[in-house]
Amino acid sequence: MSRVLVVDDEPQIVRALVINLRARSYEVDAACDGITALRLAADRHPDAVVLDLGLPDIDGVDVIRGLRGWSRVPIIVLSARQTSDEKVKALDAGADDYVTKPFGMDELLARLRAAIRRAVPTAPDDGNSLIRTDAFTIDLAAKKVNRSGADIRLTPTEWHLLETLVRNPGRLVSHKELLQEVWGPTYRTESNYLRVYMTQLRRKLEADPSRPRHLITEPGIGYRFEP
Amino acid sequence: MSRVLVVDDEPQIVRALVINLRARSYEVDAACDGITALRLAADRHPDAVVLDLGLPDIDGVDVIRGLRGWSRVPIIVLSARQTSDEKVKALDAGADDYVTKPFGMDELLARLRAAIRRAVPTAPDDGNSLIRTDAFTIDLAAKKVNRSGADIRLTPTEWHLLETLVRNPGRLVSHKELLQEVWGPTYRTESNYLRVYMTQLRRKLEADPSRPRHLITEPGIGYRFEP
DNA sequence: AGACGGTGTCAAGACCGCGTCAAGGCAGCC
DNA sequence: GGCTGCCTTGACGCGGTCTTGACACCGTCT
Repeated sequence: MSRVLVVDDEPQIVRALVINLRARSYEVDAACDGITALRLAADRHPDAVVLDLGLPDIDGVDVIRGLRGWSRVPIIVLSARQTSDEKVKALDAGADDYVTKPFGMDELLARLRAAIRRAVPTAPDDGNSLIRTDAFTIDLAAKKVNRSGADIRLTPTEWHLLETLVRNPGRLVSHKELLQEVWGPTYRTESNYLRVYMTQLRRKLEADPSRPRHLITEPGIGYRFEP
Repeated sequence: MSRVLVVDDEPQIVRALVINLRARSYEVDAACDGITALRLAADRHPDAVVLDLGLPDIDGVDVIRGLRGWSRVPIIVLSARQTSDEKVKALDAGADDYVTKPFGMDELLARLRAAIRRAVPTAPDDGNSLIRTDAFTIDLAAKKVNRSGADIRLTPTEWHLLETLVRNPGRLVSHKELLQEVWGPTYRTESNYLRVYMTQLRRKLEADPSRPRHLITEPGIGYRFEP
């Protein structure tokens, strides 16, 4: 089911939203300020964000801009401010919808469904979703890996691991990060999983699997993708 | 600049919208009833539709369904009805936004900008609605599938599923996306539906249904249409 | 040199997802 | 009312994937 990030500084609103969303089997994360919201958005990759504009730390519009800097996740703004000016500002900053408080829960849920529904055709940013190395090519949007003309089949776990590495080109990704991203928050120490799957990826992708040139081991710390 | 279709039975509202939109150099078409609206939408391929629900001939929700049958154009509903129920119905029928009358022109324009901004930038309707493979041919506009000279009959669900895959040629479409698109937002985990219908499609379309060459399974993730 | 921690590799079993079939329910049509 | 499609749902065998344990290798440290 879809994951939703709820951001509001009023605990009772957060509570009402969380209860209603969970009852409809959404997975819900909640934040009460802008900093937490941006961090949670980056960590959990929600499918939609419900965002109150009146946060204690950051202005809501700046939160929208912060999100839009790297994500196209649908943002539904929730605000007590009814002025046309506020709405225009939020929408032009990148929000997808604007609901004024007090709001009807049914309506909000319908707007959330609409936002998630139309977000589905994940926009093919063809420019930066194609990653090339001299040995293989990765198309993140199409979820395709090509090596010397032939498409390579990857299992779900292999793909997830490769994607996590490739989204951080050149950066060292620790064992913990990889395990949490691919196997979930409860697997933080089982780094033998990583070894097994790195072997598989290298065998499928590297020209010389025993001398990897793109999927590099950083002993004791993690792995790195070198473009 | 973008083309907008305005649909409302009250001439003064149409006039106000047309003037404001033209002043911001949108290209505008206008209709005062549902039949005209559907015809104009088909003829002019607008980038967005502003739709009043209270039309003299067809119920507004049915206009939305009529449009959604073949187009993903953003639809902003404009209505005097403020009840939550009406909003939910319209949004779940496929509308993107719902604005109640009386409305602020600035706000409507901002919502229009937001709707157009997030619309998928591809231009799928330009003549290339014909998709060929070596086994079969798909005409998206005519909703027809042809295999070695003979038309193949598909059920509505089969067609919807095939269309969703074909509109993303080569791209891996996840179970979640397919279920959400074909069966609606509440069915996101019942992937046995997919299995049943993929079997049917392959039996009708593939030369060797047990060795599909165009409707490919990506185990654990989703399906892919390979042209 | 030997111990040791971390790593790469392999293989085997458990387990899950997939394709397939068939029966039942439901709506529309004659 | 009976018929015909279509959608839903459950069951089942099978193949692929994940997990897990074992072992060899390589570097560093003692």
